[in-house]
Amino acid sequence: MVARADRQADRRRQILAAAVKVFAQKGFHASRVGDIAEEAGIAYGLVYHYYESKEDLLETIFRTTWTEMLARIGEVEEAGAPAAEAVRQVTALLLRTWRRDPDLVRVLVREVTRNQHVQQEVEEITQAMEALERIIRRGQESGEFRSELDSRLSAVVFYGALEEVLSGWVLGQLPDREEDIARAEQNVVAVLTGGLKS
Amino acid sequence: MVARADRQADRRRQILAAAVKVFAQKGFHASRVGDIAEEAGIAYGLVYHYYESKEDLLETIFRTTWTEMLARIGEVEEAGAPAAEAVRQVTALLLRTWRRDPDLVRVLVREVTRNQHVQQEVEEITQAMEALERIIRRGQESGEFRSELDSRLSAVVFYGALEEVLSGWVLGQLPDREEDIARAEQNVVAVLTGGLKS
DNA sequence: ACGAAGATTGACTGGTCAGTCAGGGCGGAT
DNA sequence: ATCCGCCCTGACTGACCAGTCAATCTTCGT
Repeated sequence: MVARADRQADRRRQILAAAVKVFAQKGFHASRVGDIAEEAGIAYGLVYHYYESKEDLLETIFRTTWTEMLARIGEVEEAGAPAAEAVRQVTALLLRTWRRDPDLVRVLVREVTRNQHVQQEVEEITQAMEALERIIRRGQESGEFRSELDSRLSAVVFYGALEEVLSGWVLGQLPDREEDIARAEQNVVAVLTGGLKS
Repeated sequence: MVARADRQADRRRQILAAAVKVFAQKGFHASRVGDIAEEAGIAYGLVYHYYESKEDLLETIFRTTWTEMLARIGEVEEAGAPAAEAVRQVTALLLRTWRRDPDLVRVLVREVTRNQHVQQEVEEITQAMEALERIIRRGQESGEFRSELDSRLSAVVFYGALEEVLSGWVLGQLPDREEDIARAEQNVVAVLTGGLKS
């Protein structure tokens, strides 16, 4: 029965991976459930054996990715490095996802704002924003960052900057070779920590 | 015949305004052309007398807004104020749009990434990004901003920060009373110019 | 006053798909 | 070997809606 559970989990992952690929290629709206089934090499109806709906697939993509991301951000937060270093690490975390799984980023970037459901139901994103806020606030408490700035707004600025860089890559408007990514990381960190520093 | 042209233009504006309101409320995808006609108080078919398609409405919303925005940014650019001041003015321009026309911002924010068409066909957005880049580069040339930073990436960071603040307001995650907006403006400008300054 | 050009109407069509379901097959427990 | 329960299949359905079009009305120049 353990083997069964494993096979089920494998199937779910297989279908989800197919969904990511298809959504990345055509966008959520233009993607047909049949395309996903075909990509996964299974019958149409089987998708519905493992997922509630097409929407459920998208939500699962968001939720699992952000749960994972949240855990990593949590690790950075708990490591207790200087705030500027924490900001650098979180930036690297987010931006390097592009290289690790471009299709995933394509989906995440293109569908975030699309559906209120996604944004509202996936509270993990809100929690990530709160983690950024805590990192900034800690920097303020330690005197590393200026304390007259609003930590909430600064976190929003931080997050927005990262998302826009990812958008630039997704839309092919920014170069994304290995070195470009490293440069982007340095640049974003330089602007943000430079602006936050006392 | 001038009167006729005026009436046509009025109708187009009337329908566009209805579209903005409906798209803002339900999102582009969930909005029915019939909803727009009803909101405008006209028959279904008349929408198609003034616009090619539902997509055309969305694109027109983007294009006219960004054409206008681009002109304003151009004015700031040409005024030749110090770069930090130009950054402040552009920030004010973008963020105050929320108060001026919330529904419009709701549509712009929620549908930007949605459709590749929109992002690709409305080159005005790209041009706005280029204007930001020029403002930053000028600041670097005058020695006001650090010149080791990439102006393109810094413009992306700038734009991303502004868009995310607007998103925060659209999604109701950030307070947006008059004073909150003023504070957001100061905060964003402080972080960005602080980070860019030599 | 008349008629042509343009404005307005809304019922209808054609195509699209998400999700269902009834039935066939297979693996593993006994 | 048998059989139960889950896996898997894919044709089908029901709903939905963008866009069309033939008919009617309004405006305005002559």
